[in-house]
Amino acid sequence: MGTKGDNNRTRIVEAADQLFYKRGYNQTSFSDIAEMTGIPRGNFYYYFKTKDDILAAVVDARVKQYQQVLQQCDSMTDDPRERLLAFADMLDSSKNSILEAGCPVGSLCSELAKDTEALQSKSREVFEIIREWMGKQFSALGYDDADDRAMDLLARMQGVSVISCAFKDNDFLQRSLDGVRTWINSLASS
Amino acid sequence: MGTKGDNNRTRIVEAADQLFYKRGYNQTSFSDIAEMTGIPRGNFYYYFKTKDDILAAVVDARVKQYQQVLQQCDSMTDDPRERLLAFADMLDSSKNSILEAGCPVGSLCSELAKDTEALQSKSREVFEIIREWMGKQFSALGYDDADDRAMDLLARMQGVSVISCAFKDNDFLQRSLDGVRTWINSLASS
DNA sequence: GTCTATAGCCGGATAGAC
DNA sequence: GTCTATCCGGCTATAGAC
Repeated sequence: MGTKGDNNRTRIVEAADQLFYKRGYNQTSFSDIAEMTGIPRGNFYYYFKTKDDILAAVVDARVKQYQQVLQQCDSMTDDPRERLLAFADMLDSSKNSILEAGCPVGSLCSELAKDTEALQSKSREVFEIIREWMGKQFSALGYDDADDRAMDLLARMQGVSVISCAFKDNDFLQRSLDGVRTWINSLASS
Repeated sequence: MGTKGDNNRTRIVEAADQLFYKRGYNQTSFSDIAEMTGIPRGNFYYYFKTKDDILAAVVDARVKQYQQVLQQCDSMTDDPRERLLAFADMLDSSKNSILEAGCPVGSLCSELAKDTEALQSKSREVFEIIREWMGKQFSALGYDDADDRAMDLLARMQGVSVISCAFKDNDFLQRSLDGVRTWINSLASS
């Protein structure tokens, strides 16, 4: 904390975060991260024991990032419907990235589903944050199947990401995001 | 055609098909395929120039496989609604695989979205077959936005695959497949 | 804390005997 | 057509100087 090394550590995690998203975890090498940060490969092992440890740090960073985003949605309004809409609005600004590389959360989980169980459960943590938050909103709206609704909404968004990315279809992505917003707006207030 | 080598070629493609699904394309090595088939690594280059060529052969095989499946759905009934239901029913038998490794079509596209454009467009071919077929069914039901409907249905199924696999949630998968069937049943007949 | 050098392994791809 | 031996490069990870 506060030492010089924390800067390097943070820079490694931030570069790895981007690269894991755009190229995938397995296809990202230490050399890639070294090139992006200017920090030599061998130095990484001062901060992380293994590549898996870097992934864990990236997931931790993403969890914190999403917690902040969701907190921001909470702070905007007390209406759960508008909170969900605020979250959907934030996705709008990620459209280009989604078309290029899919959803950062979903694509990582999908990739690591074919890897060790340890990496799978680690990558799942980001989804769990969002799922829990969505569940709270549906719960506040009076749904007694709030968690099921959260899963449905998560799945809907993931499907849109996968298909719009696979077909590189910007129109479909736009139309689907609008559809999600319309659906949220139409939610009964318990 | 008909020569001895076609057997080996087919066995390589079939093994690669499974491995690309369960481990991913990038994480599958020639050694893995060699081990599964008993065919030595070096021999592969008699049948394929590069690893990418093996992927192309795998995609071609999957396209043919899905064409047969869809043809089978067509042959069962003339009612487009029932054809779509028949397709959804076939997914039911893949539940265990989906929980383990996601949708074979979607997960391959998601992985290769982070690779070269050549691999991306190749992997997309399987989706295109299904999309076109779904579009035909919606068209026959009288929808003038048949292709949009096909994309929506594709996305819905993909979302279910990604989320049920990420959370290893069999109940969600079952519930969502039932939901898809209910939705198909409720489709207006033009 | 930072960096260089390198070990050790495994990847895709090739050459050439049979 | 089939198989063995091997090249070359990139990978993660380590050792040790500074």
